[in-house]
Amino acid sequence: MTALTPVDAKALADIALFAALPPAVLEEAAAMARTRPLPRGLRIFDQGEPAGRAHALLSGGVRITQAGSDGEEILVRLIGSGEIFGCVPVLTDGLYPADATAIVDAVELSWDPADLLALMQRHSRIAINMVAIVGKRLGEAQERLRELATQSADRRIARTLLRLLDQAGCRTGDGLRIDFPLRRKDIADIAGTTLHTASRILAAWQRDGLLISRNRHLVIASPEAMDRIAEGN
Amino acid sequence: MTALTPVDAKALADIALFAALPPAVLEEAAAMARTRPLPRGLRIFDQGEPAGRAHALLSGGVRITQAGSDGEEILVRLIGSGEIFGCVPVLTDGLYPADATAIVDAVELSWDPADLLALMQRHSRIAINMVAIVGKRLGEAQERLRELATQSADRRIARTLLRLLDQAGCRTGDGLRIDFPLRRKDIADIAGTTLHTASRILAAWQRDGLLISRNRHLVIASPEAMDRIAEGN
DNA sequence: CGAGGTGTTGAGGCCCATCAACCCGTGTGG
DNA sequence: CCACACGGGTTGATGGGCCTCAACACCTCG
Repeated sequence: MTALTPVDAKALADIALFAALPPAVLEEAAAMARTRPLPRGLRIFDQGEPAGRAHALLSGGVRITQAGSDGEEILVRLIGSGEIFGCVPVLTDGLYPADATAIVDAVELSWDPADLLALMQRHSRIAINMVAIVGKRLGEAQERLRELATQSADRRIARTLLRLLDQAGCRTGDGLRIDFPLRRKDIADIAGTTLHTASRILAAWQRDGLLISRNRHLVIASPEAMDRIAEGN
Repeated sequence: MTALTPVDAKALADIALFAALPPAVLEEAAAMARTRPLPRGLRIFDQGEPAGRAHALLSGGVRITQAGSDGEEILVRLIGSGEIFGCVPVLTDGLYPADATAIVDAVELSWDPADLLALMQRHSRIAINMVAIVGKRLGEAQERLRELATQSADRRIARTLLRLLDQAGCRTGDGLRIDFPLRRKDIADIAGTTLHTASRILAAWQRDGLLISRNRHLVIASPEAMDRIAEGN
């Protein structure tokens, strides 16, 4: 069951949770980690289920969604390589607060919750890194909250795209590309609107040449114009 | 300038950040802390300003609000006694992400950011407690996000009141009372709606006897009915 | 080739933000 | 002691943004 492939300590250096740690500690964390490939589409864990492992992504992408009792869902966050996910419940109530699905073929590291907790107890730097990571996400969530309460759908979608560029943007010939594969529904679920509204707005931007949409990827041709929409109107 | 009143280590035991710590560590934290009374209405810090201190509330209440460039604001959180605030920037970018105002006469403890950081480095338990606290808030923010994106204004206001009851509710003769003084605008800014809509909805509930509104305090006469509104409709 | 997931576009209507007017209690200063 | 300002609350009227419902086109994959 458990992959016995030894985990390379150098791989851990790319994970924000282990930033600024001496090699010995990386070795220690690597010794307790387990590697696993995540084929596209795999459901990694379900909302409400006991947190059996704490996760970090070495490559690929993972979609974190949260559904309410009525079935309506939002996209809480997209996880890229080097990011952790499903780690907070280790320290709180022990239940995953959301669903996690691989959106491209990916590779993860994971730890037994008790092991990660022990690691954090021994090395406060890891715990401090985790506060910084979770704190940053909290700040983003509050920003989204404010936008959702006060701004129009097109501004929110523009902000969504800019944030995604920030997280996973890369230069291409005709603009900046978002490295995650995104459905219209994903955009809508991040921006807090419906598939239909998102589709209309993106189609309009595409007509105006702000945006190029290729199979499941978005390229922002004019980040400046996008900025302008995100700000004024 | 600095209050030289020695801080009682026992007072620290009521602060969640210092839960489950040996007395010696409490003494250590107390020695670096500074006490300050916060008269009602005092602006404790401003959004965007460098985080000069990390704060914890011994008694009273503090309102944390965040304003966008256009002036629209939301109420990020109400801080009650035993809770920390303005502590995350110590570990991230060093800027307060929101405004903080005392809404009743209060007393705070505060630390120099470097001291708190050192304390967390020495005692990983403190850092771990902080992850738990920030993680819990992140979960709440994501829940609010989902509600705001998918639910009607009255459901959101009902959820808001229930959450506040959970945080600061106390039994009274005619129901459960929320211990913070709340303006209609505060409710609106938490639930993500306008003063007008909040006023209408609360007035309707008051007519139906679900709710009593006394000077600036709310008493929920029927938490069950409130639950029903928060769920189905 | 059919099935299912996805994207597009139109039509209609409703929730709620907005604008507006007015009331009330409190404090303040001439 | 009255006038006035000011923060806060209530309530009506109106309009528009966007959600909802619906129909159809496209693509991939078994």
